[in-house]
Amino acid sequence: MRLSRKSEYGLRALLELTKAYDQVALRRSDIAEAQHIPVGFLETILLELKRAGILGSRPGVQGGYRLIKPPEDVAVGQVIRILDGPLAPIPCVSRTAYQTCRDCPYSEARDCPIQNVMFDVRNAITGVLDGYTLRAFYDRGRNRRVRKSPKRRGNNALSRTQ
Amino acid sequence: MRLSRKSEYGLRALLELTKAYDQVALRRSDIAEAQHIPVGFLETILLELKRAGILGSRPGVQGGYRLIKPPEDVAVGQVIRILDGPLAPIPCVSRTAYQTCRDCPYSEARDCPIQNVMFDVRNAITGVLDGYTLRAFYDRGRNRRVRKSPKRRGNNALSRTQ
DNA sequence: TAATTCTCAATAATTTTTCTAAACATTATT
DNA sequence: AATAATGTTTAGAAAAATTATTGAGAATTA
Repeated sequence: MRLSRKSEYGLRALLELTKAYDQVALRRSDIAEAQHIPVGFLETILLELKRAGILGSRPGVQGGYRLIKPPEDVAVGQVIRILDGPLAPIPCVSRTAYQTCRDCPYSEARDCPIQNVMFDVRNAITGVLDGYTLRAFYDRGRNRRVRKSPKRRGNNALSRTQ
Repeated sequence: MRLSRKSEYGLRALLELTKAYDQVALRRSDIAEAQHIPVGFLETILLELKRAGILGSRPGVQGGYRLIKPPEDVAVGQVIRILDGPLAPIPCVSRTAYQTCRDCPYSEARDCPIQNVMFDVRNAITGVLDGYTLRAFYDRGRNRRVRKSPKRRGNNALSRTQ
């Protein structure tokens, strides 16, 4: 039940990129230094986030990575899924990456106790992580969740404070 | 965020042992066969559960392992902690095995965003797993939680049905 | 063109997980 | 007491996953 280093690094990198959102691009080396992340490993992480459509990048002087989605629209859960795969404790309760169990004696019976518990666990985890946006993450705002019907105005109100 | 094979095997073994609770001892080989678990690996698992005080055992004919605590009194979360360690996604939010972060830039600042999210995740996970008893697990009773003030009578009502 | 920075693929290093083996200890039965 | 059936213990092998590094290449800007 552990968060991988990869996801932790990815989230810490996104903290920097959220801070710089709408302002400047950050070089890998900047992020690596600010967050104490091995620069080579960070690179593979940033590229995965780029391929997933969360980051944009540009080579050369003044180049670097930047967040291309509003921090309000990216959930921590989404980031972890990109970097580490499904949040579900076991594949047979994953919504995003369901897989049937191989050798489970209950796989036929359609009533597996493990599946029952882990189903609840998966919901508990996604309940937290899919409702926790990068904005809330960066603002340290615990308990801030995305609204179902987003009647938000002045999204970027905070993006200038730093 | 994954449940290890070890914990899965352990829980499946406990399913058999809950079924046999108050009745017979089960040999490793019986459990292994019933649940398709490599017998050698199962052995180490059963021994860890024994050392933790959940199982008892006896060598010889008619010997084997048995559950020595009432299934009502053992939580799935406890089992996973024994076999896999803390449920917390990162050590710095663990109640049962707290550890300070090594290289986290926020470790001094006393206000780490990762810690904030993962604190919520840990609570979500333990909320489910520490309230899910082996009895509920075996009975397939989802949503059955332990009562805070246990005014239970006829605990073993079900132990004879099988 | 040159400097800077991202891109990509391969793979090395490390750690964790999963599993096996073998010698030994205990219990009940005869 | 001997025997057979089990659990106990330690060590470690095998496999898989995680964490990182390397080096050659491509895009951008000045």
